[in-house]
Amino acid sequence: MSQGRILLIEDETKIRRFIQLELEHEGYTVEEEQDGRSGLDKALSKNFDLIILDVMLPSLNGMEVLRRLRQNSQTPVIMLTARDEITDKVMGLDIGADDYMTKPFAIEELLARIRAALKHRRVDAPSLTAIQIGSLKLNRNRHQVTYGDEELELTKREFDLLEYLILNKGIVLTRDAILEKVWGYDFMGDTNIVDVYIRYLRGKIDDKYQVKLIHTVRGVGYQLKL
Amino acid sequence: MSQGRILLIEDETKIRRFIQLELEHEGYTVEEEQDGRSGLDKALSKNFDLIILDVMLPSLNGMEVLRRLRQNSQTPVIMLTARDEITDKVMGLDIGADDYMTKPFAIEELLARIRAALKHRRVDAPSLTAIQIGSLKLNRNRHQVTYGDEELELTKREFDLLEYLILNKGIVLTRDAILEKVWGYDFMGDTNIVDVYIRYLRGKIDDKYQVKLIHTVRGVGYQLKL
DNA sequence: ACCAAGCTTTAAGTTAATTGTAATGTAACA
DNA sequence: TGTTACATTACAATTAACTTAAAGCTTGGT
Repeated sequence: MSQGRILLIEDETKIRRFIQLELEHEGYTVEEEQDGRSGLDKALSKNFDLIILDVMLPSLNGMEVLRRLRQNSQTPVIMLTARDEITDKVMGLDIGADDYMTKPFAIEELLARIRAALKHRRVDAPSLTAIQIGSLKLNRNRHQVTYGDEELELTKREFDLLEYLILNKGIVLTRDAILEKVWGYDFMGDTNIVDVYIRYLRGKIDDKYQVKLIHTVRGVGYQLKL
Repeated sequence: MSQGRILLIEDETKIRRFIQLELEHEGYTVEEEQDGRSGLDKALSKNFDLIILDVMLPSLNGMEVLRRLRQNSQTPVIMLTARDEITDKVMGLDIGADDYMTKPFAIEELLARIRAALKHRRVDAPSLTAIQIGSLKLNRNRHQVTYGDEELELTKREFDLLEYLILNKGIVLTRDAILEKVWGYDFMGDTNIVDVYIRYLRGKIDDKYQVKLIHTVRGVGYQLKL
């Protein structure tokens, strides 16, 4: 399995090759771009876990790539700079780079910085199609929910609510958060609709299978846990 | 208002003074320690936004301080190293330092790295969702409190109060401050509600686990400390 | 266009837990 | 030893959540 997807934006061929080989040897999946503009395009068009970005680049310099990238993305960035000038370093960090390396550098150091940057990754589950808690499975593609091997009949709202709960299992969700994510309400004066749907889910899950998955956290909200 | 609370652990007096003055000039609140062991103690006893940690220290070296700190805290750490050896840098990053500087360095660069590290304070950073004192951990996302690995059942008020106490561990909090932050009362003529809830917490923590975390400071207020 | 069926929402009554008050007991300080 | 500050407890008031039923929507079929 890949350790992570890395985008390498570097114009000097020798350095690029070298880094690429080392990264792949460590188990990362690497894509490359040779100039700033195409690097930015690729960075915005796909999901990478990390971007390694040279400061000196044709067509659009690294600082500018970073600045524009940061308007739309929080992907961690490690900058590479040939110049040992403080101004560049300072700027890079202030714009939003997570780290930088001064060329020449030892590959071991780059690898350590990559590990450090990736460690910060949010654990937010990506777009998994099958999610579950205990014996309760929810398949997002098939729009199907099963407990053990029995299939549950859920309405769309019930399904959406359960999906949101499972995606955030273990953490407490406020009614407001649920209303916003599942119902799309920004704010609603007074409604107990969430409570009612929680009741419906409890009827179809907790009551029916005599488990306690849906927990009330009084004064706060609801939480799914085993 | 303070830009953030920084703990500076450095034994060389000249360097320490210099960094301290610069940081205070930038608006940070700075506390200092001169050796590894007392630095670690202070780091664990209070909440800092950032720790600057020298590698070469008396009594407990920086690497070891970092390693032990990481067992209980996610506070960002910037390491200072006199030696330009990669191994040290690599180790520091792998153990969990967020960044490092090689001495001598330009103060501007340190300031930029501090800004970068503090910017990382994400809303969902572990340091913000999980706080603790000793074996008592409070997770704000999960709305869960544990002592060792036992889970405590707290009501919302108890939880909010404990959260406020832990966030300000080591500091004496007046009843008025507690009322304002936890209850939202601006002023209340006469109530002993804080005392009552302190009692509830003591019943569930100090009494149950036979520790003394919640201390009364007669004439002033309450304080959480080990 | 109308109806039926199922889904969604509101609302009201009920139950349960938390919260705050107040009265009484205990320890600290002068 | 008197006085003040804090600790403790019981209970009543308050607030939050649960449950149910009925009203309001949608959707698909005729």
